[in-house]
Amino acid sequence: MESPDKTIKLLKSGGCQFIIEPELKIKLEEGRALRVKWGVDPTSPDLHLGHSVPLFKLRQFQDLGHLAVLIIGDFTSMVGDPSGRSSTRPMLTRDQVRVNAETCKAQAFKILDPGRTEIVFNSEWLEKITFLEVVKLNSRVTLQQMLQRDDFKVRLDEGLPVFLHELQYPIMQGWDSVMVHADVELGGTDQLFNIMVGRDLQKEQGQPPQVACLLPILEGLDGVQKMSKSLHNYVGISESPRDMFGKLMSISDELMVRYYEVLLSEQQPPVHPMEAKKRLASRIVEQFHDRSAAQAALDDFDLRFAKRDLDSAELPSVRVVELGEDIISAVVTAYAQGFGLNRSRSEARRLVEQGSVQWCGEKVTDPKTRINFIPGEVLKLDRTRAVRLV
RNA sequence: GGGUAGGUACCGAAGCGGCCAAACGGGGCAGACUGUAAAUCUGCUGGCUUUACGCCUUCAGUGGUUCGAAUCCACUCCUGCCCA
Repeated sequence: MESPDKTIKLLKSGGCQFIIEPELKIKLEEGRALRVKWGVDPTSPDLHLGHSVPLFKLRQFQDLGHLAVLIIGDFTSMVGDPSGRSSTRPMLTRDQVRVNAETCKAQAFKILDPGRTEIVFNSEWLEKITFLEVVKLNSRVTLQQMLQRDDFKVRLDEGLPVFLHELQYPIMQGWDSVMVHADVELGGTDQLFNIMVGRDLQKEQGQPPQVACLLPILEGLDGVQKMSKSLHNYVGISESPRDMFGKLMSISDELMVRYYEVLLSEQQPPVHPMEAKKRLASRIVEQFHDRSAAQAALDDFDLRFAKRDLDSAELPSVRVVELGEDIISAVVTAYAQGFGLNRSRSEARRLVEQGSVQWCGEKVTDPKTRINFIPGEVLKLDRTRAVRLV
């Protein structure tokens, strides 16, 4: 194991900030494997690049000899973390959560070392706690503290509701820390309050308080809001190399700087922005797949977009017999079969009318067109999607 | 518990008896231009069809008044604000 100072220095890479750092040093000096907590709320079945930031940090702790305590917030996700939100989260049902929990767990192991990970579900203790105990925990936090939080303050100022159950979230998260005896808790900068509540509760229970390890929050593909499934601005960590690559190529130059910094802990290389973006995309694809997949995704991208050579690109195939002759129906089924997307006939018609659809390289703009589809040719649906007929 | 203002499409927000599938803005999608960047310009943005000032479903919910309701009435549910 490295010396405490060296360890801290390593861990501080990637814009990571500790509160309170001297306490971390003291813990490290004890020479034992620290229990490093990170919780995910399985509100969606997929983890994305935003989650990968703490996951990689957790991995770094593991590689330095510490233990990752992964908390699947199957209970907390039913309540919903209000942190950084401008509106109340919908409460999820037990069944939705249960399904998501399994996929999240599997995806987390794409990054974590299973040998140094302890997985727990927080329903294990949160489900059993009594009302009296909850009330006692609540006595550790004042309303004023809660209301100082920006997310609540903003809602209050704007006349938006803040529900009482939302105030319970930090308490629950804090109680998790007590239950797993966390030495360190990882989280985005918006998690500071919740993590500090954990410290208070630990102290009250006679435990040494955890140290907060705050990480930058990753913006989503839109470059403005934080990456999240519900905002449709994410790159899932189990997406195909090609989708990942494509999504990353579509980010703005400005965002790219940020992705280099947060995702790779590096400076953007001084080359043409497009080249830099290709490298970024390749590197990230490689992290979740492998080098050859990254290369394939790059080659595929060049073929499809730089050379615009759809004929030799690899495309999902759709059988001619499924398409019929009417262009609108054909587009709808091509989306469904090739990409699993449900497009209405109206949407398909719009795409046709607006010149998005091409057959054999020719635009088809009349929605009444009837085509004798033949195998081997390409039906282009929109900027990024096309299918090959078989 | 009392008073009061509200609940409209993905979001914000008009509409307040027919001309409303519903102004406007944002977002999103598509096209042109490009580097699947940015900026810009254009179009679209409930569904279906014989594409038609056609039909169907929508303006919190349920009933009602009317030839006709997002718009009026009754009740219900939900939220803000003020008072207790």
